[in-house]
Amino acid sequence: MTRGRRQAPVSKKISESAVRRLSLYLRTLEELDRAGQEMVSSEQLAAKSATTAAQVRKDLSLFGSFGKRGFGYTVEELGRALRDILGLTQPWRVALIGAGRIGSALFEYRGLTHRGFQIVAVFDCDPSKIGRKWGDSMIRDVAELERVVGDLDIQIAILAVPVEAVQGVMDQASRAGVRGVLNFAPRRLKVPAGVTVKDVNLVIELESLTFALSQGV
Amino acid sequence: MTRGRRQAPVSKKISESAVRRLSLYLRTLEELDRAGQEMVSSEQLAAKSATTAAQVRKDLSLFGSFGKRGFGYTVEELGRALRDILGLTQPWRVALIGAGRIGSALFEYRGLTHRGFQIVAVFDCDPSKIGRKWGDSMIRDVAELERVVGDLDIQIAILAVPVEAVQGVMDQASRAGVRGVLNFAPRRLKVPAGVTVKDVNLVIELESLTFALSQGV
DNA sequence: TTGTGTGAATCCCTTCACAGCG
DNA sequence: CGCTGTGAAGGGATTCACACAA
Repeated sequence: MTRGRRQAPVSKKISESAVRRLSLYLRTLEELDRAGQEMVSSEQLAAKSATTAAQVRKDLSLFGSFGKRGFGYTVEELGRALRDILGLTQPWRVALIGAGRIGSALFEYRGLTHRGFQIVAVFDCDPSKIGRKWGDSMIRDVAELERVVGDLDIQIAILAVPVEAVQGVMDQASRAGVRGVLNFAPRRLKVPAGVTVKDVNLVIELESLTFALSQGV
Repeated sequence: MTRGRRQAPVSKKISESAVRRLSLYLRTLEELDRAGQEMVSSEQLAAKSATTAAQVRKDLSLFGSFGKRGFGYTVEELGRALRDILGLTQPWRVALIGAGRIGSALFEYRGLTHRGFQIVAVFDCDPSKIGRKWGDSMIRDVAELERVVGDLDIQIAILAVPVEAVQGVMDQASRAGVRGVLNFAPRRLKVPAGVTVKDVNLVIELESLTFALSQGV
């Protein structure tokens, strides 16, 4: 009866790619839910998420059993389970560091708030920007980072600063107690154990695109 | 003497992850070059690119032999080889579709031009934006896409449009003859054979971050 | 001697195929 | 029956370890 609750306490190693697929499944489920669909098979979930039915079942089986044999999965139930697995039951408090073009685009991006990522503080080091209002909050001096992260209980930082500055900012952020980082600067960050970094690197994406295009010729 | 030229004409299948690492190696080499270093070992290249020496050698061996045994690789030479492999010897002509926040951030992003990605046209469908000047060029009506892509010989499109619009725009772009697409909208695109898509999905990155953070507890 | 290039071994992820449950 | 959940098989990718070239 109480099967399929949460991830196993004995942590098997879960691959990065499996987690990314879970995120895609969740997106698909949300779409189905909006469309009013109640049940979904691994077959259909796979088709809409660009993978295979076996892969879907295997991915889910890493965390429990969420389906009813002969019927499929309840859209709402599986959605809840995935949100639980991905750690999305709580809202996350995020610091945006860098109030330039990318920072601004991210700040305005509705998708983040909708999914429970609240940008509760914005930082920059440019005196001409510090003190300006963005939405409800004010752009703060990055020097205040360590204090503010503690005060506002911030867990995640988004680094949208120039590549020269990024390691320095990262060091401040990890000293401040940030545990997860989304890094937009094209440099591998050195971080202490216990801090997780994800890189978003447009040039890599474009270059893997041009590789594919040149191969095709 | 003429070893290690270009990728093998008989195309082995090269993994996506290998290509992404090549891109990282190139970034590291550029840094070393700026620092005036002339030779580099697989060991050092690996350390600076967050992988292993064996991985570096294996990756490179997919395309030829670029090193000198007992010494390592010539920074400049290997850089040239990687640029060649990744298809970066020619500049690429890019259309930016969507002149919103993300589009604007991308347009201003110096890293793209520096690496040979020239944004030669910007499109939007909002009449209040069409006709405005961005840099040298004017924001065009997305209805002109098919004509302009041909006229300007555009190979790559960056899609920075709302999720509802993206498949429609994608269809136009592929009809127009675009061969590669960088997609910022959180939806899997359906594309004809011969068109390559890379997705940039911030929510997936953040969710794989929160997964890691929740596991760590 | 040094550090590359590469077969062989290993590890991990995906796919298969079917037992088992609703 | 139908579709999930899962061991087993298969296929890639990474790591190992060493022959070999400079």
